[in-house]
Amino acid sequence: MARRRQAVTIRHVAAEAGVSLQTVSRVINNGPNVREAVANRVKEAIARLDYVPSIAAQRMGGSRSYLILALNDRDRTIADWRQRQGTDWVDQMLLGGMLKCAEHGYRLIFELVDTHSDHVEREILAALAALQPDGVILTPPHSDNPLITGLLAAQDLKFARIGSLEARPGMAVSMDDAGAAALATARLLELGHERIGFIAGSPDYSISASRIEGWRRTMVEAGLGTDLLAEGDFSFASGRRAADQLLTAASPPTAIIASNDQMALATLELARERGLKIPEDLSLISFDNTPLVCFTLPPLTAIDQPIAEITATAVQHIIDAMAGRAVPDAPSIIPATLIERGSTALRKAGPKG
Amino acid sequence: MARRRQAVTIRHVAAEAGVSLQTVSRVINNGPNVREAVANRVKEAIARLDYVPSIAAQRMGGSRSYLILALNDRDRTIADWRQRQGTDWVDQMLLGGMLKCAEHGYRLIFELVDTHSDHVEREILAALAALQPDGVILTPPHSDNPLITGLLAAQDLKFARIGSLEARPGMAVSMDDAGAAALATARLLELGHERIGFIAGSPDYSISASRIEGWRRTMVEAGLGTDLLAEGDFSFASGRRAADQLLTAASPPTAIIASNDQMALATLELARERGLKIPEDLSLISFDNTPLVCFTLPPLTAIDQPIAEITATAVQHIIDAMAGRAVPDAPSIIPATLIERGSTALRKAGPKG
DNA sequence: TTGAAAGCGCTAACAT
DNA sequence: ATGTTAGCGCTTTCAA
Repeated sequence: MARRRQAVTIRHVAAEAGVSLQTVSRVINNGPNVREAVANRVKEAIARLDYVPSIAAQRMGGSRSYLILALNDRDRTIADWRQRQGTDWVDQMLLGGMLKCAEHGYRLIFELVDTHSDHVEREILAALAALQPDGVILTPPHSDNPLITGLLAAQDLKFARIGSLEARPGMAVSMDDAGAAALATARLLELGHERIGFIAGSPDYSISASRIEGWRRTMVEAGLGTDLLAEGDFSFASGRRAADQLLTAASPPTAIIASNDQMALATLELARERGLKIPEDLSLISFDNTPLVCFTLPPLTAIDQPIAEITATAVQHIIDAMAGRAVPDAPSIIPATLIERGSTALRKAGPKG
Repeated sequence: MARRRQAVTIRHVAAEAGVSLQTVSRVINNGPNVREAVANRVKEAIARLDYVPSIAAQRMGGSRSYLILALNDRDRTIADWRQRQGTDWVDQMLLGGMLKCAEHGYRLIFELVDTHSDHVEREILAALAALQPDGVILTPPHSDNPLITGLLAAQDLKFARIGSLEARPGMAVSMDDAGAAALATARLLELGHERIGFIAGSPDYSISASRIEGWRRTMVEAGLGTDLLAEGDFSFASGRRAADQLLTAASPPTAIIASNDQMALATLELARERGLKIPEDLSLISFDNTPLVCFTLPPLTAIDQPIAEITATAVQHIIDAMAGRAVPDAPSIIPATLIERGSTALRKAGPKG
């Protein structure tokens, strides 16, 4: 293997501009103490030579690596990829994260970490030692793992935690789950529904409670009951059970909100089996808005989880922190939107008035 | 910003093992000239200290960067991400590429490049200068761009070109498009079809010709006519036009193969509008097998494009080349498989016997 | 405001 | 088979 060297280095730029290495370095890093005339001469030289600093050398010199590490759950991510059900969490992360990184000359490195392993710690430390990123983005279920967050905090690394509402350590960035559930509920109220059921997600996830809360609050504010609550665990099977529980209630719902797409799909299936037409007999709103909900019959009205925007915000926070700019102390809450498709409709005037 | 240094360096390992830096370096790189006893002492020290080499420093020392750069088309990739139609090309690339990289201590860095820009060259050179990857993976439409391939060849970089059949420069890795089309055609023949139409893709892509060729060859071998060929450009609209052309033929097909999913979807839609039931009246096979074809009614039988395996092969070639191992001179052709779903059936015994 | 010197962690080349 | 030296490209001291 030929020893590959940089074609044009800071040294060439210095020579071309007739200044010292240090001055070039200052210009690159927007450092102080450079006369504008000199800075311009350097910039011209850089442009003329198409000079681009080596991030390896920058890191070695003790500066940044311009790398941000995004850590995702290994098993879950690979399972999603293998299943090919159209889950686009990773794509949306890249969309928001990579583009935001690129805006600032950073790069996003996507990495998988095995949560269940007893050496998560070692795994992450190894990645940090090898890559020496300037910041790290944690996604569920890593976001609230004290082993991981503690480790990052100890390393004095900037890091963002996605999908968590705990303010510290690191910077929390999350969707407004309560607000989103409230939004969905309010829309159903607008459509005339009063018996609105809610299928909750796994209580292990903090978002589940938030989503319940948004629904409950809105129902209470409208003077309606909150008895139509069923618990699932985000799986299709649990969604069926929960939907069954709701639909066999003494006074069944005319609308259901499911805490994720899989459970919404299960509800759709069960409702159809029970002879209920959607949206005529039952309105249905889903959470997450993965691509597959466009392909159901009817396509599902859904709360869109703004993953791209969340990730972009996480990146922005890290870069701001690196630059010594102020970053919010409280969790950043990104609002969600409701995408109306074919699974919601005005409540039918029925026997119950 | 605190100057972040490596917690444990090669120096610590050397001290711990009581050897020189160079010996440690030799052990890390599986270099020759180290007694097994010494090597083991060093390895133990590495394990004890949880030492992981800094890739930045490795790069600076003139060795590898353990980075492989995957270059994708910027506009198209972002458009796919934004549309959220479930296209999982990127995911499958990561699945195959990242995991294979990880097996060998490499990392895959995913990067977008603007094909249409007049400064593609500058853009890529900048990425190379900044990251100094050991290898590059090109995807269509970059794979056959002489500007890009020339530039990589000039840099003496190992690189693989996905989806190309031209052997040089770099290493071509491609799906067996002709074989896949032949496979689909043969399966339809087995099902009793004789009038098998083919919707071709854009002639700008070399894969289009290969797919046509596989179909034509198989038809000819079966002693059947190849008049039912219509050209599209991979878009939904072109698929509709092509399907219309085939279905209004004097002697229309009982089965159609479309060169990609979008055109298959268009065919499905048009067929239904014309009162044709699928698969009873018309069998349909699609190419690519993106997630969305599972969600149509009926789900489509499709040729699965083995992107993960192709990417894994590309990575393997680069790593082999880096290690000085022999790499194939001819393009690596990865076989495709046919996923049978609900859009294919035995030909109905019809008036035409 | 600028420049010179030292060093980051590692490896190649050259000793021994 | 092992150790020593020099240097990768850059940035941070520090000096001018």
